[in-house]
Amino acid sequence: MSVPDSRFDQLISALKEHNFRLTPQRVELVRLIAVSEGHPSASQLHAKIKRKFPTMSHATVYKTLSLLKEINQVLEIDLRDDSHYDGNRPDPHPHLICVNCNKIIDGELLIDQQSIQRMEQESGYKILRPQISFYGLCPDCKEEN
Amino acid sequence: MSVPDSRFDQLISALKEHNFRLTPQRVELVRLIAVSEGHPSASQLHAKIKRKFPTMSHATVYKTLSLLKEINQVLEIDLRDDSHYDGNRPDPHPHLICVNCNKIIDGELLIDQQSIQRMEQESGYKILRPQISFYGLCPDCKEEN
DNA sequence: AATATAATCAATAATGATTATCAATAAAGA
DNA sequence: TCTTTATTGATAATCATTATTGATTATATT
Ligand SMILES: [Mn+2]
Ligand SMILES: [Mn+2]
Ligand SMILES: [Zn+2]
Ligand SMILES: [Zn+2]
Repeated sequence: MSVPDSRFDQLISALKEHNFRLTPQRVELVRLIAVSEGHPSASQLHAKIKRKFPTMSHATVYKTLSLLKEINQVLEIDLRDDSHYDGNRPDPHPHLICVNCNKIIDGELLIDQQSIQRMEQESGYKILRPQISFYGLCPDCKEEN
Repeated sequence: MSVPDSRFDQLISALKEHNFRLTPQRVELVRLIAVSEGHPSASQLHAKIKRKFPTMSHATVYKTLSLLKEINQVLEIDLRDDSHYDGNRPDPHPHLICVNCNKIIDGELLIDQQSIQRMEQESGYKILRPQISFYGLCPDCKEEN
């Protein structure tokens, strides 16, 4: 009977398995991304990390994130201005994005696998990664109008 | 019995209706975007326009595109590095995007309106604009591997 | 423990798309 | 033709991301 790993432990394990060094900076970023409810951006993560590591640069945040992306432990969400990251659900899934305050939450949407296959056949494309973004207004910003 | 307007005529009419001035630069951009099979970016359009208007600046391209967006005659497709535009189908629709050569084509995918509504209700978000992008490999780039 | 090697860090500059500014120009209506 | 004012285009600014590079640190080996 084993206790299920926390997301933090999973991320740390993944780094170890790939023989990446566990630097204090990386551990802290992993902690933050595992704890984060929302979908933080690189600069938001950088701002938080600076509390513990005042000298940490943007480049290190970006490099660590792209490293976690490579080993499929983080999902990158491309927005117009920057990218946000989901360290809790690394597999592609839909998002609801507020165009006013940028609040991002997961969206549950069943994607018909049949239709995807048909699209692949008709187009000849090999689909690797769907990105489904629903831009709109979050509950709070809906009211303000 | 009237002949159906060409896409070019539709776009010109839309500009007139909104009392935007018909400058030669705008007419040329409209012509290009109505003729373009693919989904050109701002800088690709700028490069083509420079043949006729060597002094045309990036800013003018961007301003004209955002103007056409405002009157819902152009769909903007946000990619990681830049935006591409569809002047022929201004309403949101899925796209297949090659991660290797950036070739973009329309994707036909039936989106279950029921599921969208359920997502709105469960999340409280008001969805304004869905953007569905399937990243993958186009037929040509599929072979190269 | 000391050394060699490679990984990582952080400061800095570079890149590239997009936007802002503003004086000069030209479209459209009188 | 004249007037009004939207539009243009040159330029600079902004901002996220990436590249560079020398310094620092971890790891393996002796
Ligand atoms: Mn998510
Ligand atoms: Mn399209
Ligand atoms: Zn909001
Ligand atoms: Zn391709």
